[in-house]
Amino acid sequence: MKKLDREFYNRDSLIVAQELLGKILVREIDGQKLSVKIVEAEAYMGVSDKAAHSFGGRRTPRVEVMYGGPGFSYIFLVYGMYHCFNIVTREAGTPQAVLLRAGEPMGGFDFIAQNRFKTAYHQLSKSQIKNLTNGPGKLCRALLIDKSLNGEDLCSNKLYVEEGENETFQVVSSKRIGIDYAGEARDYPWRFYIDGNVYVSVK
DNA sequence: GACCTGATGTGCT
DNA sequence: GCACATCAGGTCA
Repeated sequence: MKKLDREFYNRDSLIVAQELLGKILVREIDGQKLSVKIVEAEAYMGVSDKAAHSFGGRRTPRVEVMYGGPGFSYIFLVYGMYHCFNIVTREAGTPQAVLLRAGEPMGGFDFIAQNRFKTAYHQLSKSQIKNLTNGPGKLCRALLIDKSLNGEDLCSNKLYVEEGENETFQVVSSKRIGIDYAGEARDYPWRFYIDGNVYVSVK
């Protein structure tokens, strides 16, 4: 399957977030390939977006990677224990990103199950299966994504996104999750997900 | 199922 | 100090 190239990411987060749905996020580790279909993503639109870490042009070591070129990872720690994985969009100097919030496991099932529940996939309960990758923190734990991968080039071969199957689905847009502090921006419909997919974090 | 709460690190005020 | 792009485990049902 073809890897998405840098030009794919060199567009507004609002476009990239929607087009990432149905694509395959791949994490290669120790010769194994873990993969999930992206089913939920949020757009963070940079300096004008009160919910974005780069709002108002804020430029600190944490957010620095968003000011670089498109197609790199921006990974940060929330609530002291969970990581969130973003993909930087737009050209250098325009600090936008797309948060990947949920995925549907497609490959490396046992490795993913071990990472999440220290259990083989076939021994998971129904609720454990549903909870493997249906949230940004869970997705990162499932794929062993942490801050050591911050700034990673997604046009490389450790962590990348490739074309999915040519399936059709309905895209739903709604308010972003967990940004109630963001003034009027809290109500912008900048979260996108695949209608009816079980792995979407919040319906 | 719905709701509540505690865990926990770090970046900023 | 405090807020935070979250989650798991508890209660009550």
